[in-house]
Amino acid sequence: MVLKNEKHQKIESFENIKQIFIEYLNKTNHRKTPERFTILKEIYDFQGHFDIEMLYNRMKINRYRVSRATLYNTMELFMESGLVIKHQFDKNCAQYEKNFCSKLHDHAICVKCRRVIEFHEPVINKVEESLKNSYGFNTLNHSLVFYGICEYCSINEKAIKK
Amino acid sequence: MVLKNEKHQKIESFENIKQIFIEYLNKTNHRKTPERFTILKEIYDFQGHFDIEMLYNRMKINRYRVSRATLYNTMELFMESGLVIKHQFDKNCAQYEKNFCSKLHDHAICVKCRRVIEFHEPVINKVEESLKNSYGFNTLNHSLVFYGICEYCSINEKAIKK
DNA sequence: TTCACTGCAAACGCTTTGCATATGG
DNA sequence: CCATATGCAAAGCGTTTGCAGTGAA
Repeated sequence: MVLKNEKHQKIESFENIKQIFIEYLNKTNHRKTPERFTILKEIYDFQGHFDIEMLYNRMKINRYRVSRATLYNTMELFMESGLVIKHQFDKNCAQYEKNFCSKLHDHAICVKCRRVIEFHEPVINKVEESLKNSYGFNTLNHSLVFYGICEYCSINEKAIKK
Repeated sequence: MVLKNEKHQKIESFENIKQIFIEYLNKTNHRKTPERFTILKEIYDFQGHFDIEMLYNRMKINRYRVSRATLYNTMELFMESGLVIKHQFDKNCAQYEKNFCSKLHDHAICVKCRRVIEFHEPVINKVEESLKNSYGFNTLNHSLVFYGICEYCSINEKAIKK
């Protein structure tokens, strides 16, 4: 298993990311509005997963007013251009994640504290191959989420029991 | 990879399932109401995944009136007793699945026709072990979903292209 | 100029909640 | 008898939609 370590990630510059988005907008005949680029910059600067409300509040704090509707619309564009991935970990808990580094990865979520561990597990590719061979199923993407108790919470549990 | 073939599944009798549920209700001091057993029977007889609305309608057709609230409450009990698993494939698309055969399994969903393939992939247990060893993460359960194009839809796609 | 985009608020749809009534233990 | 469970309807909440106004091309 490969730890997703920030130090080892290839960091793409904002200009590169912006260029990818511009190319997508051109190709699909969408307008290059200032809102779209401001939102892109905002999520570029933000670390980790986010949801719409979080993004809305951060932008308000930064004195940039966008409507929630625009945020939802823009996320759609980001997803279609491959810059953002959406996770529906639970109902009423849609999380977005920027996808600026190329490595796809999976998640382990602590059911107690909602902490998210990210990891990359190449063995999943073997499963993809099996699906192709056994069922003729062509995988586009996948979602692998483990639910359980993280290290910190299990230490706390033991402490409480004592 | 192991195909989840109905023919090879151990079919638990309703009485066995009911017994598991009764034991859970006893252990957790919940009442044995007629509604709970009627709902259990209904999902026992039903094949495949279901959502609350589907279950509500089926029961109405069968002349057994329960409120949606009771269905939601009862699903909670079924999940806690391990008889039902909840999948949040999308927002506004919570699917429940009975878990009467002991083998856990994963899903591949066709993004075109929404067909669901079920399979069992033991290699996931290795990933669980890695999570435990690398992060001290204790997995309770997991969700692995592949999104892609199924055999039938890719055959159709080729036919259309010709 | 024009039509896609934005902001706002209302609508939506699934789920949860509050409360009066019913009933298992 | 009374704490739990149920049914019903209202409320909640993230998301989508409709529409009037705005601005990119």
